[in-house]
Amino acid sequence: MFTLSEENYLKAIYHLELGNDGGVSTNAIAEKLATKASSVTDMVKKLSEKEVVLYKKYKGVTLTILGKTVAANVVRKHRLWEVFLVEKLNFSWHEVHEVAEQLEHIKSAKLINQLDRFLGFPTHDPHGDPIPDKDGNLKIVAKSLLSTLSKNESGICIGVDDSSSEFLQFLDKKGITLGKKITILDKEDFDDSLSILIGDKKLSISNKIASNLYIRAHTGQ
Amino acid sequence: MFTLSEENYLKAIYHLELGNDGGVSTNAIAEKLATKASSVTDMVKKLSEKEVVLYKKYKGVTLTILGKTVAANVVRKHRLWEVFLVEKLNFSWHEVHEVAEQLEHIKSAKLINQLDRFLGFPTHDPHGDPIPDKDGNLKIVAKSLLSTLSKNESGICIGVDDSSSEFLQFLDKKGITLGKKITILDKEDFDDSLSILIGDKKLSISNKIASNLYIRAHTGQ
DNA sequence: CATTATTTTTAGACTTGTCTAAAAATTTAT
DNA sequence: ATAAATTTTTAGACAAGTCTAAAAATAATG
Repeated sequence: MFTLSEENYLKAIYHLELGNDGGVSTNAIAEKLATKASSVTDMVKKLSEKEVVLYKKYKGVTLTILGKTVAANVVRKHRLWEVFLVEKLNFSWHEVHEVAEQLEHIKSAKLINQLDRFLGFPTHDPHGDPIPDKDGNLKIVAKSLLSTLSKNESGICIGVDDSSSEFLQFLDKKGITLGKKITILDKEDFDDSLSILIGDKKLSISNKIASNLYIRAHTGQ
Repeated sequence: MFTLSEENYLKAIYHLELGNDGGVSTNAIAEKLATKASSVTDMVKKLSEKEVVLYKKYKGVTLTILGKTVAANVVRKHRLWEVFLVEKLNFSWHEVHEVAEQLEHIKSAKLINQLDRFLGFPTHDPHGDPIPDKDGNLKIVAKSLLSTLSKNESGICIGVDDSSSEFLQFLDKKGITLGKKITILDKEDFDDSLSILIGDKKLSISNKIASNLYIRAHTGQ
C-alpha cells in the first residue's frame, strides 16, 4: 500500500518518464511537485526500498514494472474521475483537475471498476488524454498539433497539450471543444497565426494556441 | 480548513454528542477513534484553538456552532457518497462505509452540491440515517425499534441501529431491506423472539435483531 | 585538464499526529 | 471524608514528510 505522498511522486515520475526517455532527475521531480530536491532524494530512497523505482545516487530515477503499474493506476483513477465530474456532475473541463487530484487517491478496487462501468468504459478523459486500462496500458492515438497542419487540411480536435485552467477557459470561450472538426483556411506567414473553420464558425487563432491543440487526421468528409 | 484527522475528531464528537447529552469525554472519543486518550487531549486543544470545540481540562468537550457545522458537513458528504455507491455503482449497503470514510474528506463544495442534485436530493442514506442539509440540519423522523411493537402491529423498516457489515449481510440474507413492511405475527415470552411477516415471507428473528431495526409507524394499509 | 557552475545528497531541524509511562485531577467506595 | 480506583493530562519520544544550509559529486567552460 502506498501513501498519498508516495502516489504523487510515482505519478510525477510516470509523467516525466513519458516526456524524457531515460532516467528522471531529482530536480525535475522537485519542480513538478513544487517541493525541494532534498525532499525528493529522501522520498526516492524510500520508493527504491519499496521496489517501485530504480535509483542510483546522482543518476536519476526510473520506475520499475511495479512502479509503473501503481502510477498508471493512479492516473487511471484521476482520468476516470474527471470523466465522471464532466459527464455526470456538469463540471467544465477546466474545473476537474483539482478535485480529481484528491479523488485519485481513494482506495477501492471495486469503486474504480464500477465507476468505469458506470461511465461506459471511457477511453479518454475530458482533455483528450487516454485512460490507462486495469493493467496500466494505454492506447496511443496518432495525433498531431494543429500548428503542423497545412492550408486546407482538417482534423478532429482530440486533446490539449496545455491543460491549464486559463487555456481551457479560453477554448470554451472560443467554442473549441473535443470532437469538433477543424479546417485550416489560411496561415499567416509573419506570425504563424491561423484562420480556421470550426463547426460553422470562422476563427483566427495564434500559433501559441495552435501549438497546444491536438488533432486526429480526418479521413474522408 | 481542516485536516483529515481534525475532521475525523469532529465527526466522532458530533456522533457522541447526539448519543449522550452534555460534554463528551476524552476516553469516549479515544475509543470511538481507536486511539489513545493522550492523543485526544492533544487534538482537542488544537480544535479548541480553532474554535470548533469548547474544552475545559478534565471537563470534556462540546462542539461550537462552527464545529457542529463542519462535522455535519462531513457526515453529509459521507452519507451522500453512500447513496451514490449503492444507487449508482451497485454496492451493497454493507460495503459502502469504508469507501465513504475516504470520500467524505474530499474538499469541493461544487462536487458535493452537484452530487446531491445528481442523486435527486436524497434525505436518507442506505442505512436509513438522515442526510444533513447544506446548513447541517437534519430531519428527524419518528422511529421505534421493531422490538417495541406489539403483536399484530406493523411498520415500515426505515433503518438500522447497528450498521456493522455482519449485521447488514445477515439482513440481506433474510431479505430484510429498507422500505419493507414488517408485521409482528407473534412474540415469544421466554426469549422475546419475534415471528414476523415481511413482504409475503414469514420469519422468526431474535430479540437482538429486533432491537437493531428501526420502524416507522405504518398508518393505514 | 583544471576550475567554475550546477546538480544532488547529506545533516540537522521542524511539524503533525501519534504513542508510552508517569503525574495530576476527579470520581467512587468504604 | 479519606483511601482507592478511574479518568485525564503532561512529558518525552517517535515516524513521516518536509525544509534550510552545507558538503559532495557531476557537468560545463576556458
